[in-house]
Amino acid sequence: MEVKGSNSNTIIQSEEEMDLRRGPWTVDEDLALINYIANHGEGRWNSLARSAGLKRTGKSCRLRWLNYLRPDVRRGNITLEEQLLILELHGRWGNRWSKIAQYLPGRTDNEIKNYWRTRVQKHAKQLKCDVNSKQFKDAMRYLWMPRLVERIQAAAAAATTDTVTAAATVTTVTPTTIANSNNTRYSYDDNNLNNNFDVHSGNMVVTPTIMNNNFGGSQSYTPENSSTGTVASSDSFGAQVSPISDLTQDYYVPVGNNNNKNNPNPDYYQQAHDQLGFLDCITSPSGLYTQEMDFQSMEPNTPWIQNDGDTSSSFWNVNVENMLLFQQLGDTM
DNA sequence: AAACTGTACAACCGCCGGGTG
DNA sequence: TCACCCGGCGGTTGTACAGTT
Repeated sequence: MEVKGSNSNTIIQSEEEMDLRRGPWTVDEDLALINYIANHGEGRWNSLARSAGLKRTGKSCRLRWLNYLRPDVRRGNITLEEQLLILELHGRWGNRWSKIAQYLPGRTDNEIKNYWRTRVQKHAKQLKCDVNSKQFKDAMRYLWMPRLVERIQAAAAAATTDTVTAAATVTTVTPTTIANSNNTRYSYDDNNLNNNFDVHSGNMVVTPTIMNNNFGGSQSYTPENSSTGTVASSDSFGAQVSPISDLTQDYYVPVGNNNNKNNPNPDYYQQAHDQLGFLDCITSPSGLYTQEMDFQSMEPNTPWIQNDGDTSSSFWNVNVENMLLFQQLGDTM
């Protein structure tokens, strides 16, 4: 919110605010913002908004750019790996969405936050437990995350039969650590994550889907690309037939001068092939099977282990199976 | 076919911390 | 030191669309 001055300033700002637009952005506004940033760069959002002729607040412009118009914003379903990473990192940092987003190239904090609220919290609600409860966290850690890992590995194994054509130029991103990825156990190395997924560094890793949204200023921008149309839900945590790991396939890594991020160009990205598997870098801050679970509080007949009846999500829908597993885990601990 | 409901996501809001004059 | 501005963050709301009744 603007900090209002006094007297005449207040009057002027109030008049300006009366002209300020709110709500959904139009294509023209998008183009104006894209063109201006392409020519002048981002930052100083309030003056940018005025200079670009946009009747929007600087905040609104910034948000529109960061969450939607940036060429490296990744759209589409949250992949299995991303789901796993979100669960993992949320377990470590809680609602630090922007921090979590740093590890998911092309995903915005807003998108991750929305994902968490609409998907994860929904299932916590269905399980009649608090999303921040130890029970739900344990379920994620000991059941759903290992299951996700299994599914990712299965998908990766299937992918090994595919021939991936690499581009002529390959920029290698070398994992600093190859973490153990045997079945459902994985180890944690925060620095490794940082090295591979820091979108703010010069080695930002983006995925091929980004190329479809790379409109490079106003030239190749199409309103269709910016459509807010609903994308088919991947509310599955692995239930769907997932495209083989976006993060384990090809990577597009910016090379050369990275300072031109405000003037995106498709040539800016070069394709790198099969640089690292996701499971080579997926990690567990908590350390699977190392923390004590509160099984005492999980009586077999509590709502917690009942089928929630959600048929929309076969991943989340395996609750009965999971809960049996859950109990077995408890028996062996 | 219409009404209703649920979902996903874009956008806004309020707060806070850092920078600056 | 203080006031102001700006950018960033997390929480919340609004709304379009899909699915269901």
